Amino acid sequence: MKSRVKTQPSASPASTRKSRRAHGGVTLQDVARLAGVSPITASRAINQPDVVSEDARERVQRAIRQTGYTPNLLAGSLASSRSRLVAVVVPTLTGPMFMETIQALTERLAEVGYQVIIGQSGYDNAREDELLNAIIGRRPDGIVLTGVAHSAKGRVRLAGAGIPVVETWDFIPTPIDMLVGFSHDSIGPEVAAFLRQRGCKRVAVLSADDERAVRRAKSFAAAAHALRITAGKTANSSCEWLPALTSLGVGRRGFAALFERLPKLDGVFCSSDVVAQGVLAEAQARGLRVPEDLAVVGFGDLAFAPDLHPPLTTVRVDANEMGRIAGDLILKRVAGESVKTRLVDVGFSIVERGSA
Amino acid sequence: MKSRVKTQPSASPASTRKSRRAHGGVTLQDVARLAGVSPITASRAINQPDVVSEDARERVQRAIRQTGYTPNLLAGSLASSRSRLVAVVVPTLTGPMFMETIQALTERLAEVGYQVIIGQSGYDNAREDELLNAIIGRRPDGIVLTGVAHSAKGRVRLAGAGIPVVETWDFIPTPIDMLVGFSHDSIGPEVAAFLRQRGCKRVAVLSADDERAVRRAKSFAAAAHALRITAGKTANSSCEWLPALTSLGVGRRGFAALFERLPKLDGVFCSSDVVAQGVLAEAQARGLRVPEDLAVVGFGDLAFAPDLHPPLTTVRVDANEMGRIAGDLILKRVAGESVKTRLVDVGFSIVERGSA
DNA sequence: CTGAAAGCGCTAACAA
DNA sequence: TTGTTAGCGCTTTCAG
Repeated sequence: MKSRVKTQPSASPASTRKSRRAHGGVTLQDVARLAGVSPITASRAINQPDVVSEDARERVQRAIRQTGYTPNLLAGSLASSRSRLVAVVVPTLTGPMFMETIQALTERLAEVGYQVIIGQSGYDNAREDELLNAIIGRRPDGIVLTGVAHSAKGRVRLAGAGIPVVETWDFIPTPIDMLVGFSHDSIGPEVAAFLRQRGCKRVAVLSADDERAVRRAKSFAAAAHALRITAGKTANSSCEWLPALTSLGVGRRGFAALFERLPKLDGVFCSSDVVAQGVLAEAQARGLRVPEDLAVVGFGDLAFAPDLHPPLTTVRVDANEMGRIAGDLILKRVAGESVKTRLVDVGFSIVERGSA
Repeated sequence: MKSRVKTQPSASPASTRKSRRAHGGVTLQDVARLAGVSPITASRAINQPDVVSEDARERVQRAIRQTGYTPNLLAGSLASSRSRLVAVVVPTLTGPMFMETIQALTERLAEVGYQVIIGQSGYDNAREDELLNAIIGRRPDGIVLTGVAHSAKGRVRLAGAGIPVVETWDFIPTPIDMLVGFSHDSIGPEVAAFLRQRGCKRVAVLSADDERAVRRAKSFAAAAHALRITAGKTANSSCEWLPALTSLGVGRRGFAALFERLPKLDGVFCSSDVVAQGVLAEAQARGLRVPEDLAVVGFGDLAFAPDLHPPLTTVRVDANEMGRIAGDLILKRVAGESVKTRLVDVGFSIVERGSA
């Protein structure tokens, strides 16, 4: 009582009626037919080679070569509910901060045939819902956020999607799912203590105004104030804010403004190495000696930091490792292994060089 | 004579046998049922809202809200042969050169609900086939290459996949499909002429050894030699090569080596602004005045270029526009419009600042 | 404007 | 080790 005859697919006029096939694509069916096996055997020969006979495997491989077949991962993903896709959400591609993490993530995932799709959220929390929709719609096997999710709605949506989520570049006690990062709030106090130990009496912070940078800056200013080494009267007045997309020039002009305001300044914590580079340039232009007159500490330990003049003292975070671990966590989850440590603190360290 | 009864989907024990449904996902069926319409009407309410009645549209939207439905784009892509995915192949994510292009591409595509997947090819042409397989397997609606494809096999594979391809960041007369870029070979002569006009008598080039940088460098050295303004005796000896992943420090040490070898040097063309930054640093350390003793020209016009000391004279290419145009080209193709200009030369320009 | 039927190309489940 | 069957969730085709 079969309704459709599937064998004998040779051009029977009756079956020619409806074909939605994309332009001449070779399908697994074609390969199987050519190899003289069933489609599922061909499928297994590709995806689980050790489960089919050597004979079958070779015939399938030959057929693949002959036809130039490329498996349709869309179809495979739909059938198996595994897309081998991981989505990464980043505020912006511009800026070197997250690049290393994405690079490491991409490489780790590529090892096992996974790919990365990217979504840009922007720093302004807008469109975020739309972006999440587009991402969840692809049914990725994992989602990596650079930074923690902001909106409550977004968090609920992510939590409810049944997709492993790794938040990175931050540390909070209750992530949506998993987390690999470090505490921005802990960095400020350590840098403040470091600068005091270096003999600074009047420090300030020059920071981008994106959320995480602000937390580093504020924790720094508060700690410095508690240590009574702020250049301004209050913690707040010892902060100078920069628009989120910083550059050398922005840092430079920002320091100029800061220095005009607090000329007795003898130490500055910058929200990034790029900003610090600007500070170094402006300090030099103003005849300030670093570190004698002014101690400078950056953040990020970017590639150029050791080569600046003087070499930049900075806060190092292991962007690479965060990406790799994020990939590991997701892959473990996908493999069904229970992840016992859902929170990974990769920490940070102050790299002492010449500038402070 | 129907073989399967599809109506009455209420829990009939017989139909419980096989369910491969992923964990409790809401499907379009569920939404349609709740809205009291057929699945196809629900589909249209989502994708072609103006083709259904206002009544139906609203009921579907309400059902979507109630259920938290997110369309499965995997299934949609498979059925429609349109994945709304564009793949971009980049040598490496590290390095700011291509980022702006990818950023612009991503933004342009996001406007129309497309997403970008990234593949890293590495500079060594290895694994390229594997990568192409992974990409083509996703059936993206377009592929953007940063740089032209290298291997003949890869070119054939791309050409045969029936997917719009845009090569970028280069200019060749016979691209696989479409191209938006500029001629690296034309840059060298222009920079050489520029430096001669600036009074340089003995110039050299400090370049990364990746393919496109090499072409800029060689065309520069050849032109300079023809103008009789090379620092070395030959065009070749006026080139200093750096490993492809450059940094400020690499540039700096590279210039030191170059200067040791050719101490009479009075002008240098760098393969990137980053390298140029290193040259500026090393020149300063050696007491060379820029531009009086040494003219320096960079490439890329990165964000920091105008803020260096002195401001960097550099070759500007519109990375942003390349990304936007690449997106436009693909979208046009996808829409079935014939693209008349398959080759777009965005050109380049020399931005004169203080360093040369 | 709406719907029934029939796949898109692949793999999970079950059986042999 | 191999095959049969029945979907995965959506959209196209064709017909109201």
